[in-house]
Amino acid sequence: MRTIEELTAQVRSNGGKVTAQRLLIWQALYNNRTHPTAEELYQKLKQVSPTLSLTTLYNTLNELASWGEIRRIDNGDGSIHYDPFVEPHVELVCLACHKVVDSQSKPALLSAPEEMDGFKIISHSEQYYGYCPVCRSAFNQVNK
Amino acid sequence: MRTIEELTAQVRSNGGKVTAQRLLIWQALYNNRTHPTAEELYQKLKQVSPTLSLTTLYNTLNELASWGEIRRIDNGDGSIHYDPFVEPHVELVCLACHKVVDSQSKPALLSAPEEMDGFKIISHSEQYYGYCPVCRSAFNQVNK
DNA sequence: TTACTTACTTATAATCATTATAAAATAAAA
DNA sequence: TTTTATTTTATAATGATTATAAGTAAGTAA
Repeated sequence: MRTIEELTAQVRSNGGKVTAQRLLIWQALYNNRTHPTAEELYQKLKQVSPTLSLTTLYNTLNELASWGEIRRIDNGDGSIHYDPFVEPHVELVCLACHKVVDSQSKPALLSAPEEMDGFKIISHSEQYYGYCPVCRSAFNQVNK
Repeated sequence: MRTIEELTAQVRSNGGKVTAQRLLIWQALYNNRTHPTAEELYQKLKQVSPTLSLTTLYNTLNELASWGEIRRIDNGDGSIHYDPFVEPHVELVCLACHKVVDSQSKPALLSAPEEMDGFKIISHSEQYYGYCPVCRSAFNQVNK
């Protein structure tokens, strides 16, 4: 995700307004390496700004996602997780418990083409699907 | 997705039963290169098997996903799309209209490691996020 | 074949994440 | 200031997915 200053410029250039709510949400995401859900963010931000509405939070998250600043992660647990870290990295997704963790391994794809099949490319992701250490040992228990 | 025969063996080896419903749903997905939603599949399969329940469809889809046979695609349009084609390929995701299309370009990653950070890896995916031709020209209209 | 066990399916209802609505508030420009 | 379009808020609505519990059928073994 780009800096608060750059997002400020982006909003203004679109004729938008840099509100206290947008700033609050941006700051909560900036440099955040977790994958929070809307509800998790809401609980945290309500402590700072009790009148913040879920609608505003969703609007702002959708806006950031539409700019490619954050990415939506559906891991099958019922709610969407948001990932502000969109630089190339490897994500490991457990097919059993739905955990999504960032790997420390270097991604195979360090850069994306600027254009492909008529799409203007902004970012890319690399996901590996499998079974996490915890679920693997659970399987072994069962199969014994 | 593996063949019906292989899935049959998988279910039986788990002590499960190969039911008419499972077969029906498997056949609808096998060699399917679209990204249908549960509802789309349901409407189609109800014509063949009018008593099929949505619950069974969801159960079967979740089961296939937990085996890595199909993949869940959240494109932000409110429902999950399912992709039975899990061999390496490139997916282009439009950040504006949420379209997800398979590219004909060869993926950069043809194979995945068998193991990473303790995860047993089953499959992987490569996604490019950006703006599709339709949305790009819409932007140009607006900015003129 | 027949009976038996367990897994599966169904219809229904419930849940819960997300979005729509409309009135009130506010940032930014004039 | 005043103005205006944008944004926010509280509330209600939507709609995808899941839980429940009773009934059904696949697989197995006599």
